[in-house]
Amino acid sequence: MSTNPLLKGTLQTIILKLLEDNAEMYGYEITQKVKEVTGGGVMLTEGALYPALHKLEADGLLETFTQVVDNRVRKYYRLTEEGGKEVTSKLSEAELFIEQLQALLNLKPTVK
Amino acid sequence: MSTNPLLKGTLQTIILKLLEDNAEMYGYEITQKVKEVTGGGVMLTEGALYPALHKLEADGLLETFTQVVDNRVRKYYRLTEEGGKEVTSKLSEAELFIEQLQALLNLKPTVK
DNA sequence: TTATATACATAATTTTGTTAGGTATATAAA
DNA sequence: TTTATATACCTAACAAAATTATGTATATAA
Repeated sequence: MSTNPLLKGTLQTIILKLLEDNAEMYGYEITQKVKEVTGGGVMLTEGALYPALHKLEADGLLETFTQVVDNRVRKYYRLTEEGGKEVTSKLSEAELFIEQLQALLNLKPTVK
Repeated sequence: MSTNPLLKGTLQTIILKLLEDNAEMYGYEITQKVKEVTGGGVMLTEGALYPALHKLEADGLLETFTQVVDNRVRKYYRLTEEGGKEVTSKLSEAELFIEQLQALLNLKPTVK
């Protein structure tokens, strides 16, 4: 899986938002959803995704349960109540950040 | 200086874009411009800014000259020819990234 | 004389990725 | 049948890129 260095700092927000929209997802499903939504532009590496999921769980924002499908174990994640609140704040932060970044990157030359 | 964790990965692009618009800037001036444009929302830390400038120079994207103003030394940066090309590509990447991030964060619940 | 602003810089540490490897099952292709 | 690809989890070593904390120094306002 190749990735995007710009992704840094936004992975947690992406995961939380996906789980706000979908209620229950497992890791592999998240990688596929992200790939699909971005037209293949963003490919999550497993080395980034799984530790991020574990951290969100350890922080009490996600909870898990497992399910066996076709003899393969899936570990499902869903938002906790706290996680639900956190999505909202993380999304505001991300939207603000995007606005600020756009402001910086669309700067016109200073006319003195 | 406080910062934004979401900034990660975009600092080089921001610097290059500012120098595309302004031709010559020194470090402290960059921190003030970023602060101004983002309404105080993005405050560059010096520990991030100066190493980033040094790296861009080492990579041949920026060149420098110094000037003394009021007995204080300013180190000015400007784009090299290579740096000028790099801005364009870095900007496309950043714009694509923003689009993908927005696609991910604005996802509507999947209707099955 | 003290605090704040201007102006540069680096070192130690932390965060958060990439890269690479490991385990295992199901299925399609050669 | 064995090989490749997809599904599905995981961790360890490493690298990149920040934060935090310092340090130096001058100018100016309180």
